[in-house]
Amino acid sequence: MSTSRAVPYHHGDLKAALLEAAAALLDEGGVAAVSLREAARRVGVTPAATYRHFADKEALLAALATQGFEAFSKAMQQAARKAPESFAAMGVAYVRFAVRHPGMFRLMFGPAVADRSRSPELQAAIAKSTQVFDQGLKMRGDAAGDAGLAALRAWALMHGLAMLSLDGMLPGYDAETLARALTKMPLPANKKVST
Amino acid sequence: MSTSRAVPYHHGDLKAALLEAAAALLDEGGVAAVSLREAARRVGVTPAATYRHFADKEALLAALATQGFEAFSKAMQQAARKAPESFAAMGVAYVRFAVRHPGMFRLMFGPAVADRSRSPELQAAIAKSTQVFDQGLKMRGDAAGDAGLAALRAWALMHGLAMLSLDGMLPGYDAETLARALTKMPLPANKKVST
DNA sequence: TGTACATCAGTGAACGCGCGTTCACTGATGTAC
DNA sequence: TGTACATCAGTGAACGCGCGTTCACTGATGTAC
Repeated sequence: MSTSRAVPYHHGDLKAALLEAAAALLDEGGVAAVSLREAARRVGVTPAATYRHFADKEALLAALATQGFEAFSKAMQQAARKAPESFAAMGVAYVRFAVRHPGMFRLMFGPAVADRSRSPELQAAIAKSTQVFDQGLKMRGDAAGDAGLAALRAWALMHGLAMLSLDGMLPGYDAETLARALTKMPLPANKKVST
Repeated sequence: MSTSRAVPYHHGDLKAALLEAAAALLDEGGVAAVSLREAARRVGVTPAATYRHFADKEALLAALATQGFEAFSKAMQQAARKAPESFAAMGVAYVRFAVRHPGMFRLMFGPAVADRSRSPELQAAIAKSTQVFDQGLKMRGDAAGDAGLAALRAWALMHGLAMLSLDGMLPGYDAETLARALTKMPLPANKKVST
């Protein structure tokens, strides 16, 4: 008779719901604020129910980071599509993602997921991101000389900018503006330097 | 009579001893592994004794980070002194510090010390580090155009490199070698770019 | 030189907390016949 | 179309843990007279 219940015994898509709750926690208080118990509490489920969907806490974090890298790839792809002639757009997108989702960005790159090799999905998502970034650089076409090194420099530059900004080391600066300024500087071809 | 005791009631320099123990914990397991109780345990003292020297846990972390920035400044100064004509040495020193003291580096720049304004000593140590870095750049003398922006770019580049390396995003690469290669690329003067 | 006393660095015990994880279980679902 | 049964997603209670912090206290130190 009563087909509708306030809280059905089977949730339907508890895994997704837990990830969503965990993402909210990440947003609110950083990686340290993410706990299985609190996520379960928010979804309205017993802590133990968590273990039907994640082997342990780190698995939850890895799944979360995977979603993060996927969103990250998308954001950069969109930026590159809009302005294929310039790397600036992608650099700005990189930094913007970090600034808008600091908790997620720290989870993605930080030490919270100690063993990334436990999650092939995560590894794939990371590889995808790197690939998108590299491709964006190549499209600009001035990665002459040592292309790998030039890509790495651009990556480190944006990553450093993002991190310093998140860590409050650039007070008074707008990170996205800086990203735009720095990516618009001409990227010199790599020249061999003696010694 | 017994002037020597195995464990004297007054420690002598408990503050320094606690900092030393905390530094070891930082080294071994990162920021997450640092706890007042464990530091006290290692020094052979009651947890409560800690509060004679630090207002709370964050004060301990701030003091630790202060020491970190001081060592960081010194390392960079030494590098600059050895090779004043090149920024490369300082860039390498930057990355080397991060690689050798990953826990400390993360504490220094990370979110563990939530409110840096609570510790003037920490703020001063940070300012000193930034100043040393900027000076090293100026000595090289190719920060024409927008000197501030050029300095920031160099900083972000080294910081990003350090972080990516610590975070395991550069497998197979040696961070210091990369630092050397990237700093030896000519740093172009900043040109105004339209749009 | 000796003694009273203020100062303060430690002790020891306890508090409440939230966490990750395990366990035996029960209720709902869906499939084979 | 109906029923037995396997499957599995949840429950509820409990575990042990280590943590930060507070409290009334005691032992050592050093200073004033």
